[in-house]
Amino acid sequence: MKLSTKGRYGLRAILDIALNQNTGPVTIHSIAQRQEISDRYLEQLLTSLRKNGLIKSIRGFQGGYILNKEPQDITVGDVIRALEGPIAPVECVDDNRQGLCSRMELCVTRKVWEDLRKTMNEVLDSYTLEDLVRESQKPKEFVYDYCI
Amino acid sequence: MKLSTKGRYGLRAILDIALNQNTGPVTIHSIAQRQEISDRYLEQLLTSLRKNGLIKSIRGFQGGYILNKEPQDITVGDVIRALEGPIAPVECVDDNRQGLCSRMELCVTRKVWEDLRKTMNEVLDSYTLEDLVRESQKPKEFVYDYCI
DNA sequence: CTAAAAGTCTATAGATTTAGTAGTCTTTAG
DNA sequence: CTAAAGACTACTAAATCTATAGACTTTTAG
Repeated sequence: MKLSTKGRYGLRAILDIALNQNTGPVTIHSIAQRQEISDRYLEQLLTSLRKNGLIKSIRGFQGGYILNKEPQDITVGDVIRALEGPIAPVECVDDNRQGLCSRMELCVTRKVWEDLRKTMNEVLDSYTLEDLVRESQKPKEFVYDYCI
Repeated sequence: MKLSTKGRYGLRAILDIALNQNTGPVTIHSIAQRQEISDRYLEQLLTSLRKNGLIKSIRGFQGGYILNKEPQDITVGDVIRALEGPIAPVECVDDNRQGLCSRMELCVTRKVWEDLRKTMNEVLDSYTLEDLVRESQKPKEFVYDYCI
């Protein structure tokens, strides 16, 4: 039940764009340096975010990435789903539920998984990029409080 | 963000024990047949459940497994944690949080992960084995409603 | 027009985790 | 003693994750 690096790195990356796009498109390379992620791996994550309409690319000289929506219209859930697919603890409660359950027993536990799926999505959709931007602009002393 | 087969099979297995222990210890082999899981793999799952005090084994002739607590005192969360370890979307919000975050940026997203971790555990702990037993004893027509 | 900066696409490889198998040993009722 | 049943340890095949690499396209400054 862990997020992979895709989701974690990708969220940091799009937050980095939100924080730095005021001075023009943000390059892969600059994000990679600030976030300590390889350029090449980061490229794949940004491709997923772009194909899901969360960011857009500006090609050519002085290109880079900028958000494709307002920060308050992008939720953490949107980002994670773009990078990791549907957020669901088991296949049979995915949005695109191909594998309809063949076992009766599963149905008993299905209620639990469905409840969990719903709640996970609600929590992740309750945070927007704007929330995180605001949080990251708080004075450092305050931020340190979360860091033990 | 998917459960592995350990969690899914293991929950089915302990539910199977709850449903069948009234006629004495339930053998690995009988669970394996009903649940269509290999005896050998199932053995490992039951070992985890036993070491976490959720079931107990009776060795020797006519042995098998029975619950080590009342069904209402075993939550789905207990079962999943026994089989898959702490339920947390990222390492840094695990109960045994070894990897304290070294990056400031993580702290911004940490609040989200912590909220998610808490909620996931609450949902899974809100269902007990007794709930599932009761659910699985409802008439089939009713159960079918959840299937599709 | 051309060079350099920047993104795009597809394939591949190494590492890790998952899922399952196998062999050998121990316990216990009858 | 013996057969049924669990216990322990090691191993392996497959899948997934985490990148890395190479060749290509777009854009603009000069």
